Amino acid sequence: MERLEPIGKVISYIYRYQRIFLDKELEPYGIGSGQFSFMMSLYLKDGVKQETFARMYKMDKATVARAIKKLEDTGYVYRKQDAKDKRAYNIILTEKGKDIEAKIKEIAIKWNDVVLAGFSEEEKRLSTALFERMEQNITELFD
Amino acid sequence: MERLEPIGKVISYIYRYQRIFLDKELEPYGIGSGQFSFMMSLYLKDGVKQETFARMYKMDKATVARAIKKLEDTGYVYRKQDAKDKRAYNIILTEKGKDIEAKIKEIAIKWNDVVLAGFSEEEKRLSTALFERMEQNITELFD
DNA sequence: ACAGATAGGTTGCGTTGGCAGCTATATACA
DNA sequence: TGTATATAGCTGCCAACGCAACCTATCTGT
Repeated sequence: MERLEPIGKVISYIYRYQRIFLDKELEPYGIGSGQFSFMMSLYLKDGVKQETFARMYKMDKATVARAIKKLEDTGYVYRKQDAKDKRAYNIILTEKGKDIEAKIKEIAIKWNDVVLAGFSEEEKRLSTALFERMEQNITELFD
Repeated sequence: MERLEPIGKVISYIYRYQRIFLDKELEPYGIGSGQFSFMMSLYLKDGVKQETFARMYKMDKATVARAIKKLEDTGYVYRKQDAKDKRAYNIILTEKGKDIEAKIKEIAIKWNDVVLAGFSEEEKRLSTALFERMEQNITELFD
């Protein structure tokens, strides 16, 4: 009978080295791996509030608050109090934030290229599809 | 042109919920997700030294030291100074450690079943194979 | 209109985990 | 044999992140 390596080991391995990679690549910009996905998301659409990020990444709102604070401190975003809801802040890219868009996206591509090196287009699609199902399975458990 | 979701997002998602899952499942035993893989590894073979774990999981030796310390504090392992190398300690399961083997392994299976729910045997094999190639790609980058 | 619930955000605390630097032992080489 | 280098492990420091508790604003039902 065949031995299937448990998923946990490889997931934590990839995650740990992903952090190492991103931290090193982002170091010139004064931010870390914890801010990366928020920047990526802001390039798709900024002006959203923190709660949106928390929901979108299924991440604790405290973690979001701290990541955004770091981006604010380093000058890549600013907060504008929402006109309709005085509790909420809209997170908006500054010029400095917009300036590094290409660099940040390049890092994302670079990491993808590392992980998926040697994968055919079909294998990449397949990986994405399988990942999506894993994600869905976990989401169902925690809802 | 098709949009491939970057790998980073889903990896960190799975990792974060893996930790939440393991922390909750392990809570009755007084340990956390950080000790889990070491227990699993010790059930395959104990008496090895910390450095072996560090190499095996490509993990920082400081992290290994702290995880093993926690396992020692909770009474699941003990350290025996190596006869030949006085710097090294052999990590050995206590009776208490052996007692929870079935429970720990069950948790590993449970998590795998969550993540791979609805996957055919073929899809599980495929996922494992793709993960192994990703792992290999990362290892090559960092060597 | 008002009491209670809900939502957006923040802070304190604890765990996981990497990096740098330290000690003590082992090994290699002159 | 002595010195230099590598190895096993530990500690201090820091980032990421979840949980719980909290504050204030908004919403809901009576």
